[in-house]
Amino acid sequence: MMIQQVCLVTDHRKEQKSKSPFIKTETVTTPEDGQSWRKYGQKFIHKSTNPRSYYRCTHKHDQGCKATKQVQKSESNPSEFVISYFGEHTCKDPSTLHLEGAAAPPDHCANLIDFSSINNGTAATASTSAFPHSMLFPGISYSSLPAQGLPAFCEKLTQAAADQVAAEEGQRMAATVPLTVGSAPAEYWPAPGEVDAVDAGISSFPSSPSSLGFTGSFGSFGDDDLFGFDS
DNA sequence: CCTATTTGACCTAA
DNA sequence: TTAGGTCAAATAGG
Repeated sequence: MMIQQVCLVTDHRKEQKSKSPFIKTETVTTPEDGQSWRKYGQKFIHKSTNPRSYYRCTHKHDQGCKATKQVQKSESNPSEFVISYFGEHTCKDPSTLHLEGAAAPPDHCANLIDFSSINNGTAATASTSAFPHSMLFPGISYSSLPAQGLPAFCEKLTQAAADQVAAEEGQRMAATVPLTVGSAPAEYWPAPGEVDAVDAGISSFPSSPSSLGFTGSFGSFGDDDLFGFDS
């Protein structure tokens, strides 16, 4: 599975009813993203030749997971799918969450991204900060990441995640909230120099994302996203 | 039998 | 009224 192009938009325009206001849109070559989805509807959208399919998390009922997504074939390129994600995955599907339990990340990453505490802890219970932390790096497994090069990698994740939380909780209503890529603030987009620095730090990474041991969807991990993976 | 998908009906915001 | 999103009964498949 390869993501040819990823265009990410975190959309604050419409708050999808009671759902999270955050929307992530990406264009991929396969609608498969490693998550457990259940289709609940399909409609032909006005002025669109391709139908739009509606999916909700398989664990909506047993775990109250509010995540939904919409899949529509690209108008310009029928081999691609435009997928919009709404809300956050709060479920604990072991097949989709690899960041907890047995597949814990290396020690120096263990305390960096703790979705269990984020999703079920104070952040989740505080309705005013319903930030889709779990969508930051959806479906990613750290179980077989290379041992080398991780400090820079993790530091990057930590910085982005921590600042995102701060931005969400502190500047949520402020007009100065930066435009975001996926769920990460625009300020963490790889600036030319920054990319080089990151590349240097993770120079021992395999050259292809598919060989990194990630599973499922890369979500916001495109080649031109947070990290300058060579491809 | 159980779970997922299909599909027309229904609901609601614009 | 219309378009888009969701519901739920019928159906399919393992």
